[in-house]
Amino acid sequence: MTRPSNPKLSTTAIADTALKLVDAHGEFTLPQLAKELSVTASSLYNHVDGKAEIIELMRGRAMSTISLPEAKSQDWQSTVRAIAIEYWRSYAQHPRLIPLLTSNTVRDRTTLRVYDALAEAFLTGGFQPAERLRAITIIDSFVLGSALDAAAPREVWEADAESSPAFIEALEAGLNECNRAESTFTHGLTFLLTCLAAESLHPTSK
Amino acid sequence: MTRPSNPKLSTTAIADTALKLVDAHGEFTLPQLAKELSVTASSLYNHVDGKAEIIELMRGRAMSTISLPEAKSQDWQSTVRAIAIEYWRSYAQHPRLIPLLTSNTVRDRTTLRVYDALAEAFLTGGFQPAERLRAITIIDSFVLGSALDAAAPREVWEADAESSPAFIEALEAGLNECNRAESTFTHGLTFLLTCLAAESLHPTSK
DNA sequence: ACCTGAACACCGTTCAAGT
DNA sequence: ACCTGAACACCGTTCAAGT
Repeated sequence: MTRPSNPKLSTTAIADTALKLVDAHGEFTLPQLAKELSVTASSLYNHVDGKAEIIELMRGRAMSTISLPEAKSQDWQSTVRAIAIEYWRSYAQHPRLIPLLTSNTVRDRTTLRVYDALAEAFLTGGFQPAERLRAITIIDSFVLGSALDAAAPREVWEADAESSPAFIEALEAGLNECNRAESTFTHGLTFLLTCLAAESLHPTSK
Repeated sequence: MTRPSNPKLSTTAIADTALKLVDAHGEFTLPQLAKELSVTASSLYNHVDGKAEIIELMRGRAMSTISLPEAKSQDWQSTVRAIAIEYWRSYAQHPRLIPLLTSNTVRDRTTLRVYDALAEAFLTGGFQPAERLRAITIIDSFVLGSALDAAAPREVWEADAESSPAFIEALEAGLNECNRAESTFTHGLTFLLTCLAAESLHPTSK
């Protein structure tokens, strides 16, 4: 195997290094990124359109580890559940990336496959197009919101002197639990799936 | 009433003007903001610690219109529902602000009052501290995720040539519906409240 | 107490020049 | 085809100076 004359830069190398920076510092800078790649900032523009595209590439990398379940092997609710959990975990693995993603429309194919899979599963569940979109949106919103919750610096909320006892007591009870974020997410997901399953039994007349 | 010698700048004036800029352009800049206030960028530092604080001030302004319901006048589920909808609407009124808020811990008193009220309502519902925090987190995650969904430029997802028919069909059916975002949110909220209500009937032994 | 203007270090992006 | 180095317009923040 002859080694091709060194490319030294590639979109995936750029995305992975940027992701490493975001994981470490919560943000990244073109000069910073270039330095990490032993290159000059302007070199990046040979492979990428600008900073915005790098962010989209990071989304693709973060979602690349998702393995979509075989639809045939189980009921549609289990399929939706498996997809949602995979999706949530991909976000949660790079919590500090999430705020960077929330401004852009999703164009990344790897991510769009998640929505294809959700749509297929709800179709199997008998959801008509409008109800299908609603179901997808509800799951998507909850996944993203829960992932953002998991992303929060250390605590999402900083209770102050005026906070109510009912709130402070709850914070103290829960915040040191180790897998709080994931168990809270799966708990809420179960809620949503239970009700979606009940809904799928009706004739869905608008 | 003697008019005090012109202050010309104040934290609320700064926040409101910044909010206007974000509503219009999705972002704001210190020089931009200063110009809008007929002032120099460095003047802002007499009232504010920096850009980050201005963002927190905007959160406070956006949430200032929330009116929390009287807890006594109804059951706890209706209270939670009313709070969640008020909270969601405050976000939805300034969709382009949301991405700017997702990086920071919440310290704003106006916003924290929302969590106090939620905590009180769930306490009334019989939720023990750990379950109370979980319930608050689930509602909060769904509100934020749904608000982000409503914030997306025009469409959250950009289907491409490879998208599945099941997904495309759903998109076409739903995207032109006028109040899709809010009705989807309230629908999912009903799901969550239904299950939370059922949960509150159990003795919650962990 | 509040505002200005100059200054600083830094950012994203472009482009002619090299190989 | 890919990388460099200089350049540009712009950003957030600081600070001495004015009133």
